[in-house]
Amino acid sequence: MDVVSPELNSLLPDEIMDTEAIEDIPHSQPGGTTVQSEASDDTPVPMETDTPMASENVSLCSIATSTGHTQALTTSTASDSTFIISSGSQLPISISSSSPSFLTLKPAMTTSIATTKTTDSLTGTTFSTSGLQKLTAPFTISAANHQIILNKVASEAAKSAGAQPQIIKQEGQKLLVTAIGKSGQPIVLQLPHTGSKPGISQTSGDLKSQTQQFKVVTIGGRTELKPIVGSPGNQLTTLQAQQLKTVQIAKKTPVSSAAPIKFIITKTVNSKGLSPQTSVTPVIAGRVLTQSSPGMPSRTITLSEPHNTTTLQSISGKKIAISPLKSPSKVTVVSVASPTSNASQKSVALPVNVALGQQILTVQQSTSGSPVKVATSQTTTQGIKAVQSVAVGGVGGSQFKTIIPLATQPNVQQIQVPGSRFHYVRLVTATTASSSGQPSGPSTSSLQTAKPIVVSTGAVRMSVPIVPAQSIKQMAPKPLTSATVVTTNQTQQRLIMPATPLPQIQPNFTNLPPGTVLAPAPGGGNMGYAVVPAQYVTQLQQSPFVTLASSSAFTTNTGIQTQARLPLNGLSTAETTSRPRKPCNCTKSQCLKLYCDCFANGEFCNNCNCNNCFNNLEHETERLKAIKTCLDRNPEAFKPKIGKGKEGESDRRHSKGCNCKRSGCLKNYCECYEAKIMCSSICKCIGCKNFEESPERKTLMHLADAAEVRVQQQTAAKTKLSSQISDLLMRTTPVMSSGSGRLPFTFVTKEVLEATCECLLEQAKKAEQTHQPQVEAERMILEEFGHCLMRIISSAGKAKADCASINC
DNA sequence: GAGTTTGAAACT
DNA sequence: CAGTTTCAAACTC
Repeated sequence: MDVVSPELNSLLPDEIMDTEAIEDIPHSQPGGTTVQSEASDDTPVPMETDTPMASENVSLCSIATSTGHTQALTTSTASDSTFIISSGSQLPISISSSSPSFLTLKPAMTTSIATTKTTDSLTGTTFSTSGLQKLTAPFTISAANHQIILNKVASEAAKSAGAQPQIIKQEGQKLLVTAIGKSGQPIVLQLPHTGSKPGISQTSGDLKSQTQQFKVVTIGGRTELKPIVGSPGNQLTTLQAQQLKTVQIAKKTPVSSAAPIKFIITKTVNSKGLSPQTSVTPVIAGRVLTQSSPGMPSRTITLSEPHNTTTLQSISGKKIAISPLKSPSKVTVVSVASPTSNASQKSVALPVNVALGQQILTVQQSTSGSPVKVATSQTTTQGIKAVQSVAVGGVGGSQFKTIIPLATQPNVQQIQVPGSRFHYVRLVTATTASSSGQPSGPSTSSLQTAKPIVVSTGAVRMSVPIVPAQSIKQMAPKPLTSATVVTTNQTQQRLIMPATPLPQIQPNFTNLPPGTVLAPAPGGGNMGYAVVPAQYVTQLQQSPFVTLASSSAFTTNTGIQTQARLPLNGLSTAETTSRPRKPCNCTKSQCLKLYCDCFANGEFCNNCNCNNCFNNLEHETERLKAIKTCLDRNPEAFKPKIGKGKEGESDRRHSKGCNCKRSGCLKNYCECYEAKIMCSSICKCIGCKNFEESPERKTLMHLADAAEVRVQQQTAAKTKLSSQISDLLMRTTPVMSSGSGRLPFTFVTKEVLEATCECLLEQAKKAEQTHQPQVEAERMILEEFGHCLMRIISSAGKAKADCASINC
């Protein structure tokens, strides 16, 4: 697929964090100056937290064979590992790597996730993700609460013990995601080791030389927090006291001067002082996660929580974009291995779908030495399928999207945020030392100057699938076929997380269809992103494995961009999502051309009537190719045709205008009319009647309204009638077994009716014979009828009693 | 439900 | 860019 033009990056608002600017913290080395807390071996592994969460909470914990200490999360570049998020059969979400260490999300009950350090050959201490992306911090997600807790900080006790707030270290990139939830705890994700240069990445003890990057994603940032960025020159950045209440950022002096700056974000759970932190990193608006002491109750962070002030930090180069999330939606983020690093790939799914509360996510990280592959391709030989992710926050979101970072070229690009619905956080590629020098200065400045992002909507979700609330979602890397294998060299991970809304961003990315790949800007990060439509979820669930990573095709050029669902016809996503999409009936296009509404809307076909459909996960390669073709032909092909008005629907208009010739623009053939908007000057229609003063239009609209009213009335009448009938049946239907005393209708048999009629006739004859007046005759008949009823009732009651006596 | 009409998308 | 063809939805019967 083509690489997304760098312009996209330019489109990103300044608020988008530029992660490049952030310098990496030297890989924690034994003895070295690591960022991490000094936690001795004795220190318990940083567990997540915590106290048993509420039942609904899911915690992400590393399952790895924890050697025990989890101080810093580090990924060893050497090993290839894939990061997979798979949904376990059951609730727990685990991120496991083939390597011993892995993270798992566990149900809240599990309480804490301990981040164990597995093997970091280099650093030895810490969580090693072996080149793959990792979620270093355990986090808990409470489905019920729509909260995700990442990386709880150790409790104070731990701190006292010397355990430091969790620091994520990777040789490669690091990603810090902070969600500012109510609790305010940040989420820290560890990025895969980028290893721009293979040689460097691994081993050398000299981590300093390596530049690591952190990616910080802030979800629902608060204004309060202010990111602090250390300039490259400055080894340490000082966190401002400005930080808000709960957040503390400790900074440490850089171990080596040469070493790039490291950033550590820590959040003190308690206001209590944190243990000194090794390095300081820019703090993002979000909160820093610190390890919570075991004893401490876990906190949950609500991603969805609307925040007025999330601050995004732009770090030089790279940016993290957060798109506003208006409606609850789920986003799945999948990272695709970047080709550059020798290490492998990684797929990351972040996952979390909490929205409905009961979904479970499993994150697995596979650490196979083989390059990571995240492939979306059909090939299913081995891979892991990623499942869905986690939805966080958001109450009722109807859609989920998955964003999959694809391996990209060394330069990473931003993440786009497609439609207004989704908030995406752009991940920054971690450029290694090889990368051009990162202007620390700018980055810092940018961070400082970063504007807070306001989260418009309360719910932010990270998750993918659109699934029933209780279903479990998994994201697992799909087995990669050769074609689909992702390059292994660099494994940088990217996280796209729903973040605070960035209105500005939206327009820019609207044209990206799901599944599209954004190419990293030159010099940018390695990673690309892929957007996976909500339907993916369904498909993913269906298929055992889903390949998230792109095949070689992806590797070639681009990062994948993802796109949130595009608004259809100018309708808000909420609107579009609220109504079921019409199934397509494509027969010849394979649903890979814009003729297909599903495809045009960036959706997978689902429950359609199409033939030979390729618009599904099983034909991901073809689909991506088709998307590319469409974008080549028209970069705005997937952009909503109906631009939203500035402040009202009245301003909505078709982006290109219609070309109707015979319909008078008063039929649904006309895209303007179909979108319920007037034709504009840009339309090239002939004989247009779709304008404000058009009597035909008014008449039509009036009729349409009247029809709609009728339909509503009819519906209401039907509902009422149905209710009445139901009620009547309930009252009249004898229920023998109910014990209510009602008689079974079966007592009124044909014979009984005939007998009754005979009685009545007999009574009528009697009256006639006695020459009774009509009134009296009627009275006599009625009395007889009453007698008959009494007898019937009496017989029924007797029969019922008899039946009861024999337990019939 | 089959056939026709329509206009966007795709193609040349 | 214009003209033509293809396509699937909208529409009619």
